[in-house]
Amino acid sequence: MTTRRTPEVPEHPGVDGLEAAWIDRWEAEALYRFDREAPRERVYSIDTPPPTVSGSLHLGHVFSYTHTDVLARFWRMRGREVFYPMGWDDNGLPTERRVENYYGVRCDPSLPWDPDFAVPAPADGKAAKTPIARKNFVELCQRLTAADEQAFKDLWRHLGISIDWSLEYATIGPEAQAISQRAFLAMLARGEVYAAVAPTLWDVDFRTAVSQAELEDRERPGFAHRVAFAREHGGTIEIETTRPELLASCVALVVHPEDPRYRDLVGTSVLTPLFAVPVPVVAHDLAEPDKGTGAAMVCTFGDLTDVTWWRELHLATRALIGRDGRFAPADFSSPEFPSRDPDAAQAAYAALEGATVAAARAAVVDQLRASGALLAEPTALTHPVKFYEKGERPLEIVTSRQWFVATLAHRAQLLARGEQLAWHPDYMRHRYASWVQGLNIDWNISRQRFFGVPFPVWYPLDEQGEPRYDAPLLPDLADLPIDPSSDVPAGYRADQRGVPGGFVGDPDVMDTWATSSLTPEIAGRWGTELFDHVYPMDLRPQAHEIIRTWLFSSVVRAHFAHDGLPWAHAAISGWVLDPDRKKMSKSVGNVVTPLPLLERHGADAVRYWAASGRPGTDTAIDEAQMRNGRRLAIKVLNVTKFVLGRLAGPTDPSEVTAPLDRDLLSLLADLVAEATAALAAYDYARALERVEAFFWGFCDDYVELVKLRAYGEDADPATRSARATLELATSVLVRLLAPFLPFATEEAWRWWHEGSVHRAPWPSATEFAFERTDDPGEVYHPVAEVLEALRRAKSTAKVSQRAAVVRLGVVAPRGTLHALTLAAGDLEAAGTVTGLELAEGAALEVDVVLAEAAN
RNA sequence: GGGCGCUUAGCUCAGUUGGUUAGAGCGCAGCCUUCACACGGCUGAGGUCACAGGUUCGAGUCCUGUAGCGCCCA
Repeated sequence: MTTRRTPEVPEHPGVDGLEAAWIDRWEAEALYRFDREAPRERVYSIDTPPPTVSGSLHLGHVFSYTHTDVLARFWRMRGREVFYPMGWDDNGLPTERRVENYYGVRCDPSLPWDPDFAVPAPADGKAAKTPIARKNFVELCQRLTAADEQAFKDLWRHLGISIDWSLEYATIGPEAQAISQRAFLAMLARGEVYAAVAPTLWDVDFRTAVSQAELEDRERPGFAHRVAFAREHGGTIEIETTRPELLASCVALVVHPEDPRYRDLVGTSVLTPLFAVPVPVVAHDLAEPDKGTGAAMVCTFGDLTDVTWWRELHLATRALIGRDGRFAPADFSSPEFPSRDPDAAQAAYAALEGATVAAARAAVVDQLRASGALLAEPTALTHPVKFYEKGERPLEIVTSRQWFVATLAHRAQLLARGEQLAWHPDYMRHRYASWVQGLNIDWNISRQRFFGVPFPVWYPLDEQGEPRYDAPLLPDLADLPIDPSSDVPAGYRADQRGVPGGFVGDPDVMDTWATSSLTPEIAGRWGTELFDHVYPMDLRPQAHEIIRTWLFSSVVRAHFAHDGLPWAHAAISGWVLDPDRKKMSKSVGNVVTPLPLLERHGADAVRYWAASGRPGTDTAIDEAQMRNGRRLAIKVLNVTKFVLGRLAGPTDPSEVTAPLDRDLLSLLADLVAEATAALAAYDYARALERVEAFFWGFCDDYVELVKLRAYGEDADPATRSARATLELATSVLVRLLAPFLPFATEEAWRWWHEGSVHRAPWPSATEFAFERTDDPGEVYHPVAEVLEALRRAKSTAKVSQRAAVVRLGVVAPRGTLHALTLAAGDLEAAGTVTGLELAEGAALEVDVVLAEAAN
């Protein structure tokens, strides 16, 4: 708690160096330590997405984490125990890539672990990568992430984020692995996750499956090829395709059911060119009559629409592209590829087998041209192609054994979860809804990579040494986390690994989101008593770009694991744009690193800029705004210094009697209500704007008005009223600004308090123990207006604001006149006025006669 | 193609349920070295609120349409 003490104020307050002083002090005082005994209703819990530490630090982190911290500080001051942990998302592909590039290595799981492995020196990036064993590779991952985490931690501390560092976690840590595996096993038991040989989005360079959430469309040049398919009883159907190389994978032609051109052909059969495989003509709503000829070829699989057609129309499977992105062998006399002319088909395919997609395409086009099935030379076009967001070549769809979470079957419930969540700003809910509505494959959580949480599953091997996928061996929950590649299932010996009648571990690791989606469970230590004190969380703050990944996957997991939402509120931040309002990106080279800005302007200043960005709104870097924040922080120190210098001892709000003072505090009470409502509604920017505007007016007008009165005799009620008002107003304003400017407000607060402003009570109506004015502003506003007119007259006359005024004639309506009478002394003192003359009139008019002009 | 958001001063943006003369900061210009603050203060100029209709006593605000920008989804 916080108690008043005799003020001690430095001679020349300043904002430089405040961070260094207060960060250590806060840590020593355990100021942000969460009280694990607090009952759930007094807790405010925050599930912050842990940053990917292998990514570079950039200003976007500062931006959104400031928004969260403002809310955390607000709720803490309102008396909540704030659960605000920080984690590191070090699990997954980004870390692998960083390790590969940083050390110049690559993981080769076939190599044995080298216990004497020496950590390589950082590589120059161009050299060939050295293959190393999986275990050595994982060790490097852990080593590098530890260093990265320290850089992030230093940044958060410098920024003044009020994290309880005793709650730190990592998504690759043993606790996180155990929780991730436990959640997986629970879903498996309930049938919410399944393994299947199914169409899988595949990146041929990364050699791993990816999920729909990791896709992005890129516009790429291509060619439309018009190709004729022979009808069984004469004639042809023409189709147009950008992927002629998949002709051998063709399983049907599809047309729109309403298309009159093809209605009679639905149900008939045609032969594929070159390969002479009969395929049916089928009808489906997704066929686009306006596109090409209106008839499209369905391959297994050219794109996700093919997957939909294949699934809904129960078509055959003719998968040819392998995990390496090359065409696999095919037998055109087999039932899978039932060619009418197997020899010719086999000869045609000889040019494709083993080829990459690009080479196969060229070969097929040549053959089609020679056969006459190519009806025209290909025409150039630009079309969207699906890529893995981190990838460089178009994704292929391969058929392989993967683990899937059954999201499609729960689409309606997941949409309902999105409705239940409170979104800030509200319109962000549409992004979630449109994503869920657009899902077309289940969430694939298998990754054929190395640095991740392993699937806690083994399979018995039959007499031929083939895995029995229908009878998986599962670990005991108490043994988690386990690694099936080194741990041994119950009832088996280590030497039975990989031998007939023995066992084999599932070779894959989980998608990083399969673990990251459990941050509420990981941070809240699911399975311990802590969990019941913090879950479900109050707040998930995050950027809008990860709604379809992080937010969505977390909602999925909580829906399955706890039949509820993981949080009550989602506060969505925008992006930070460069000064030209362009999105910051590594490839463009306009990424701004935050530390130099923090050093140049100070943490409070950078926070001020961040907190000025509306929820959900993309915001440009604006150093002018940071300079303004710095100015505000300095003003807090200076005005507090002034006010404390006027006090002769503790003041008492009940001594606030002067009408001007009562009115000022009445306005301030309204401001408190407004700022509180805005923050409670997650609109920190609005709260800051209102508080800041009031604060500047307080400094410019009110303080100037009562300055001399506050110098009066200690026993004078007018003096006591002014001092009590100054102290209360300053105390309230410093606290209102504390979530935004934690350093300057803490510095100022501690000049006359024991304890931190960040644990001081948020201002409330009970502090305003004086008689409110009937219509707040009724005294203060007219007085401030006349004061402004006085300043304008002096400014126009180009004289000092201290210049004497021999006559101040004010004409005003009766009510205004009354207000001016009540504060006449303050007005005269502030304006150095000796001849105040008030007269009644319709509108406010002010006539100022300066001393010089009177001569 | 569907959805969401935006368009207000030179720039960046506020403007809560419709209600006097549309606001702030920056920038710009002028002034004041004032006993909290020169890492300052004061004052000023500057806007047909994207466009076109409509509802209303009254529209930056509500409705319809158009244009441009951005994002999400397909």
